[in-house]
Amino acid sequence: MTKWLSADEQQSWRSFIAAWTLLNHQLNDDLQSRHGLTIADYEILVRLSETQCRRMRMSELAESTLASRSRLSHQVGRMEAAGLVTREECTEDRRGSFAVLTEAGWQALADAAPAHVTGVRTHLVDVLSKSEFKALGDACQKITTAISQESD
Amino acid sequence: MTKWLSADEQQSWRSFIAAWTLLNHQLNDDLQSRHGLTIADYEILVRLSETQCRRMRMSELAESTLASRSRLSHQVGRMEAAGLVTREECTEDRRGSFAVLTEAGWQALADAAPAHVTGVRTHLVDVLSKSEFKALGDACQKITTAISQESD
DNA sequence: GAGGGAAAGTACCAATTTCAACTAATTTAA
DNA sequence: TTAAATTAGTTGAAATTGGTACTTTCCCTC
Repeated sequence: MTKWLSADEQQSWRSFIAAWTLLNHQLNDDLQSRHGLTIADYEILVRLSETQCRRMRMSELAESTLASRSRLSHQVGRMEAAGLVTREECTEDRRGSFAVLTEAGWQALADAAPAHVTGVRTHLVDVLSKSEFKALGDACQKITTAISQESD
Repeated sequence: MTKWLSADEQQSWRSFIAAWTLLNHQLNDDLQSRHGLTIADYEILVRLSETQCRRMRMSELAESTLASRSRLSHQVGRMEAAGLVTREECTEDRRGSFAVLTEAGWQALADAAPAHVTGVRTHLVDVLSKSEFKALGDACQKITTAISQESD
């Protein structure tokens, strides 16, 4: 017999969906209107900027951004067309290729980051107390861990 | 001067993104493979099933599912083609129309609901303690409230 | 060192989503 | 009462996404 969700559980679950949806839209629209970047672009720029050589293997980047290979390939293609990244072939493994941050990509990130981070604070971090935010993070961490383990 | 995110904050934020992304994928894949429905389909079926007459105005449905009007229109079009809903015109306001649950739509929901709810439990509710889950819900509630108010 | 399987990445196609323009009906206000 | 502004909803084209098949290279085992 199915154990249905209680009204409270239902409410929590819907809040979770709503929070993510609204937050994502809000941040995306901000980023898009002020800097012409999508969140997906931004996430990739961040990942690349965090590496030593401003480059990352395509598959690593896909895994890190939770995108399918196909999606990432399209995404990087668009960003390449926009001049934000380049592709370089990988000499150690000739099947592979790197996505490399261009100077323009680095600049775009530098330009966009302050407003984006401020947005994350305004809409998320500052809306919650420190402990509430931590609780949110911890819960989400558990969820991701559970799902990841399970699909092994 | 921008106040950057601390490592902990960064981590919480990324966990939030990851949790939603993974959960959404997981539930969607389950629903799709077992019942041929997407989460979007399911959400609409639920909303309609919760009303008195199994019908809802398009705009109300759009608002309730946080979808754009256009997206909802396409979505309902697809569901109509699949026989899950019908459109009926609204006599009080002749611009408007209702999405109405068909018997097949009701059945599809009845068929899919147990597995879906179980999935929500398995991947979300049961992974957390009662208080953790409540904390997640409360935090998300605050986030949605904050964003909604602001765009007034 | 040859063959078979796995991995990296892309390309193509179908499905979904977005954007902007559009029609038609309603409301407002002069 | 009628013209302008709003609102409901749809449409079609363009952009994004997802699935799968394909190519190339690597790894493993014999």
